[in-house]
Amino acid sequence: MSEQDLTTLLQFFKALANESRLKLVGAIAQHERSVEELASILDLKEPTVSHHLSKLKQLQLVHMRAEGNTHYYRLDLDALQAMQKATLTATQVAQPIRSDLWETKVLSSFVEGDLIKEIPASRKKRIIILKWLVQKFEFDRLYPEQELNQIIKPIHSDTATLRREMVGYNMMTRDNRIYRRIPESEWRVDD
Amino acid sequence: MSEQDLTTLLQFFKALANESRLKLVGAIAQHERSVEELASILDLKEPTVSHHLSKLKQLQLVHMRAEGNTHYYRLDLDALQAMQKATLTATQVAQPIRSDLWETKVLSSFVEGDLIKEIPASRKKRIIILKWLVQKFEFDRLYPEQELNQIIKPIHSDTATLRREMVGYNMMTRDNRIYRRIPESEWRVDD
DNA sequence: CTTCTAATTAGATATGTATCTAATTAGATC
DNA sequence: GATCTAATTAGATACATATCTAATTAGAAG
Repeated sequence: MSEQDLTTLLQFFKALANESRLKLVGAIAQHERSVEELASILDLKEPTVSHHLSKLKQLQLVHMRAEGNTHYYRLDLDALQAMQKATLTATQVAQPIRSDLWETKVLSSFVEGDLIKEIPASRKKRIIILKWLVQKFEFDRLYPEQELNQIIKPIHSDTATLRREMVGYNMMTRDNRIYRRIPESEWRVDD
Repeated sequence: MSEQDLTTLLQFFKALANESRLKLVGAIAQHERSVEELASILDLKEPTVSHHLSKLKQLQLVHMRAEGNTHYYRLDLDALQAMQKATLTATQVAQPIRSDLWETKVLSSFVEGDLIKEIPASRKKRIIILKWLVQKFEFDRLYPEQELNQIIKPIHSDTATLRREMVGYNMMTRDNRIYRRIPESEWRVDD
């Protein structure tokens, strides 16, 4: 979801997130109605109705026709439906959220320099640490268990746990005590 | 649109009419995320995120899974879509608005007792007055023009205009100077 | 049992906005 | 041109709520 989409969507929801305006939309859905008439129906003063109508006008959800002094408003059903359909797609579409902010934060609290201070208890955080750790290894190379241990050891003493976890999430495979790094697309880190 | 529908709809729009909550929805659309993680991503304090999540929870738009102390939230896509579809129909459905409030107001300003004080200049108001006037006549009866005039005269002096207007909107038909009242369903009072 | 961590709840503050009255604009009528 | 009417704009007020800090709850780990 782009920044632009978000603000448009937000404006749309804000426009309809008000009892008076929702009633207003209902009142002009079938017939056009004058401001005076709407004020009478909704039991509001005319300036208040005018205020609400201007908000709907900004989103082009209503159409105004002047007849002398009288301004007749009606709902633009097509525009409304278009907006509603847009919300259907927009809210469920994947959005490139800055989840790296979170990862940075987790890393900074569990890693210091090239040292893992502590293995996080929570699964989510542990995955972030493992993701950082596995980058120490090269692709297209085989690591005998002993070599793997030598690399992990200076980073954190509990080599067994870290080994097991990396294999568990398929960040590395283990075959006959030989380890190999796996590309991220093949990890099994989802629920 | 029933009263219940209106409040539900209103709650839904209010729930999404907020930038933080909209971002929140986006952030938990694909993966579940912890409150801490969300606070970090959205750059808000945890109580604030908690506050927003509780609003979404009220509408059952999110699902929570506890894992130890950590609470993982994810979007309930089905519920969201259901809500969105509901808005599609609800906002355009005819609603039994109390438009009679308006008619009463117009009548009270242009009619006094059984007398038309003045014929309104605006078309909409004139129709309301004519609607009131035409009730003076019976269905299934023929009124020669002279009799019609005698009935209208004490109500307002400008019988010609009132006659012509009633015929114009098909509230009465005129055939060979004989008039007949027409049921409201056949009037031509729309734009 | 104590300590630590994540989440929620309570309470305070500040911003946003719905509504009103008063003033202004603009068209219609005399 | 003066007056009347409908709508809008300006300005004020009051209510709603997003956000924060502080306090509390509840689970996990030592």
